[in-house]
Amino acid sequence: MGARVELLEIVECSPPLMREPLDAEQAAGVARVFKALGDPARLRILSIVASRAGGEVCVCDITGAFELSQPTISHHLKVLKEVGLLTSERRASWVYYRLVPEALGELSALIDMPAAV
Amino acid sequence: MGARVELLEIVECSPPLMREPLDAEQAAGVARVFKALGDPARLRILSIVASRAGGEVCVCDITGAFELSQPTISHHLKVLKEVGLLTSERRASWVYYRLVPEALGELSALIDMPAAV
DNA sequence: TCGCGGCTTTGATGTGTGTCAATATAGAGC
DNA sequence: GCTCTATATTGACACACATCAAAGCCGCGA
Repeated sequence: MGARVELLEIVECSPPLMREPLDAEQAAGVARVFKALGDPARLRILSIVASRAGGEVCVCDITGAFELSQPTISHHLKVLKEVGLLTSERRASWVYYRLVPEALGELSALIDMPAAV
Repeated sequence: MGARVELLEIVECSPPLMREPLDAEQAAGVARVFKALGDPARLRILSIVASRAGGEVCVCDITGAFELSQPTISHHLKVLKEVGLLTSERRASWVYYRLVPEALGELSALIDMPAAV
């Protein structure tokens, strides 16, 4: 679990791309998150979770939206969770995934432009 | 060249992740851009170009900042260019790379949150 | 036109990754 | 305990990718 926290800290502490160059460590941390977003299935999964009204999505809801096998969906969810974009909670037989809004927010701030042209 | 324009259009036309789920085509287009950002070397290259005052960077300036071979740098530049994040222009013996601010802006808007909690 | 410096392309190679089938785990209910 | 359902893990495999050396290309100056 500690690894996820560290990773989020790296993203938080990295300056906007347009402010100053990233050093190697910052780049490595941020790249992990972008790499997680660099797969169509994971992007769709994330958008399903992010746009869900209640904020929570059961794995079975996701599996039904794809033609991918259930283990593959589970793998993608794990990747998104490992980089700190999602959290999961088990309740009864089901596992519910939830967005970590700060993670997306930090990432957005990182690549956003300082308004000045 | 047409391919880059199409890709940028996909990113532009995709709703914010928190608004509604991406369809397969949107996800594929957006994922290409994130995948390009999902490499530490490319992230550093992009931040070097983005943070450069004049907005322009010569390839030789980038090569000096890494321990990677020059062909490898050239490869990463090509990837960033193919997804529409950079443009290049040859002047005399040198090739200058430049950020495409709209691309980063659209991407930022895509993952940004609608302020409401 | 010849060579040279800056950059790109090609070819080869080892490593990473998305996918699935099979198996394992965990909880609920009987 | 046993079984059924929901999810995760493992193992295997094909494919993609980051990297480098070598070769090619393109302006420029001599």
